[in-house]
Amino acid sequence: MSQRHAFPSKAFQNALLRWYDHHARTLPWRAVPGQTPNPYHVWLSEIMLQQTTVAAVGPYFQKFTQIWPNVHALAKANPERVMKEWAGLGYYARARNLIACAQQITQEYGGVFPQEELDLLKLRGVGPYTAAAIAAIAFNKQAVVIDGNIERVTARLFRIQKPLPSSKPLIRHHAMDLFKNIKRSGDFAQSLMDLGATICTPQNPKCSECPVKNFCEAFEKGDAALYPLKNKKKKIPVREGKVFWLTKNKQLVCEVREKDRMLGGMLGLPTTDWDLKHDASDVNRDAFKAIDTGLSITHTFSHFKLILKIYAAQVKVLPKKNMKFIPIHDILDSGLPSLFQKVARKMITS
DNA sequence: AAAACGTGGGG
DNA sequence: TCCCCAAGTTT
Repeated sequence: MSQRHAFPSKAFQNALLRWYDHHARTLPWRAVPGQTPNPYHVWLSEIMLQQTTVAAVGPYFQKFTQIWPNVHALAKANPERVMKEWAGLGYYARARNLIACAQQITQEYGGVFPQEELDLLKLRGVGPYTAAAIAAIAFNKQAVVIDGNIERVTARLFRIQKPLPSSKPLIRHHAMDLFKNIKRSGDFAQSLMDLGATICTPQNPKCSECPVKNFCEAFEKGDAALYPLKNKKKKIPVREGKVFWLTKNKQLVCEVREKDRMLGGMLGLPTTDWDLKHDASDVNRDAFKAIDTGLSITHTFSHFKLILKIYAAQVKVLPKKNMKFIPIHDILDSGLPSLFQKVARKMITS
């Protein structure tokens, strides 16, 4: 019985760090070599980057750091303003948690970020990945950082035959080998993520350019693109509802959505509930006696697709307490989430 | 522990 | 149009 020899961590780490020293991406939140990372920038960028692309985050990071240059400023911020500035980035619980976390840091830590992974893990919106990432990147603490990139890189390096998500424990086991005794913890974590983003990509990985191809079992077999194996996703259902374009002169009725609803805490337009689409039409109650405009929008969320039929009416007063008038002229700049931005754009341009 | 939670871009 | 994906967390 022969066991596979231990993974050559040191040689792997050196090869990857050598590559990183030459090819690291320049990112707005990333400290330049030799400069001390700004924990606020690291934290803010990590929250924004959760399930989001680097390209999408760029402008939001610039805007947030300009308006709120540090945690203290963010902790004191008007929450509605924060939600407005987050509009369009998605996963709005992140913005609600961002505010809560900033307040946690000012109240429980005197405005100074904790450096230990286990303390970071207690912060709102900071889970296992983000706690490890902040500990490593902001404070150069040894931490095993595992995001989607590093899962993919690891699955290929070890040619893992079990599909995600059930392979996560095995991937973690191998990732711990990669990070063993790492000194430049933050650089190493970022080098793995940069590798995943630019070379070891989900499709068409550029294996010939890979600085660690000689450590990679999938490269050896020539089938890196097959990994990580994944279970098939189920199809998402279609739901349908009505959205109301209620005007008074040049003003539009908007509402701040309840925090426990979809798009919670965000500005929106009044809608019915969003029910599963049936053939038997019109399960929805029309609360506002509004007229069918014949217009509609569709929007795909992560777990369902929504068809929203647009109904219009003129009103004299605000229908409910949580509602307010916004000048139609300003509505496209009011911080609507994309779903409602589509409705407003359609109504204004048609 | 599976499902909820957004969005935009690419193939 | 459809599917996949992008620095995950919370319940």
